Amino acid sequence: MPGQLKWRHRFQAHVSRWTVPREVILDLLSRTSKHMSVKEIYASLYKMYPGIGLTTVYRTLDLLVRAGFINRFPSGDGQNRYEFKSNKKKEHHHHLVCIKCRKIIDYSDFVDEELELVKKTEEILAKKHSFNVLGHNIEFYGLCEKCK
Amino acid sequence: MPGQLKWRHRFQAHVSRWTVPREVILDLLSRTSKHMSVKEIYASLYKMYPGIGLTTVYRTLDLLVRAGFINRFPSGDGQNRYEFKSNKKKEHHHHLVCIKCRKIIDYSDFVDEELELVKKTEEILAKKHSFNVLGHNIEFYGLCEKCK
DNA sequence: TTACTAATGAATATGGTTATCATTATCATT
DNA sequence: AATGATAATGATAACCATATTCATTAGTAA
Ligand SMILES: [Mn+2]
Ligand SMILES: [Mn+2]
Ligand SMILES: [Zn+2]
Ligand SMILES: [Zn+2]
Repeated sequence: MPGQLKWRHRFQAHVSRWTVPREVILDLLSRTSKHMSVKEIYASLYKMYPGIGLTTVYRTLDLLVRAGFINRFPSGDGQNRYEFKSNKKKEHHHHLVCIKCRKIIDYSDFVDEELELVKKTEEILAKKHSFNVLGHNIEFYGLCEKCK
Repeated sequence: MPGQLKWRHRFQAHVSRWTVPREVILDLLSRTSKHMSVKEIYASLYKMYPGIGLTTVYRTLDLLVRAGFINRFPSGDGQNRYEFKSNKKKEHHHHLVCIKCRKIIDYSDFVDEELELVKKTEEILAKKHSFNVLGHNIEFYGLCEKCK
């Protein structure tokens, strides 16, 4: 089953209609490893599909976040960035964030060791603060190769 | 040496004049354990000091971040939140964030164990990606006692 | 005190995101 | 294939957090 079609089915569990904007946005994010801003996503789509509306980009991204297809995170410069969320558990990763150019580097080194500690921490914290832990964000920030 | 005076000295290494807005903002943040938004800070100050301007609150918070007195972090709801940064190394902590009411809980359990791993990870990542690591953010998100 | 000018705050601008609403396009039904 | 109900779109305007402008105020060295 080709990717598009598989997504279409997964997606239609959440919304009723499969549309061109939804297809091209999902397609773009699934093909890139970048952590794109709305501006970047819109600019990229506009080339191939000049009719697309900025509003729809926002709405669709929101939808995709709620449906669990993508992650959203504040970029520190006032905008959000989005990344395709792989459904493979293997591809869980954390971030290295440049505070100057806002570039985000994925890494998965030590994830096993980290995850063990993270899991343990989650359990204790959940009990101690009566908190229902749903996930975590771990990032290192600093200056990337170009910016330092 | 009382707190105010000590801050005044530390602060004046960064700016030339000690003013009422700077004093009350620094004082407020140093006394609370909350992670306050600008709106909350402004509202709180306005009671005691109705003349204060929102612009000055923004400017002063910016100054305090640059001077290393406070931390700023995006709250996930489009606003930033601020917390007083203790100069005691001991009080380094991470966050438990409620995705519903945006409450932030500090925790420092496992920080020693975490920090060891974190430090090791920092070194490897720095080498591997030619990245100058300046710090880290670790947070667990989920639902707090009231919201779950 | 005075003079210099950093800092303030009211007003305005900016920029990312959201709401409104008339129009369009999807898709189940025929 | 054509129809019709309505979900989705996109242009426009609103919203809201934050930044900028600039005339006025106030901290500080002299
Ligand atoms: Mn990533
Ligand atoms: Mn904190
Ligand atoms: Zn960079
Ligand atoms: Zn909560």
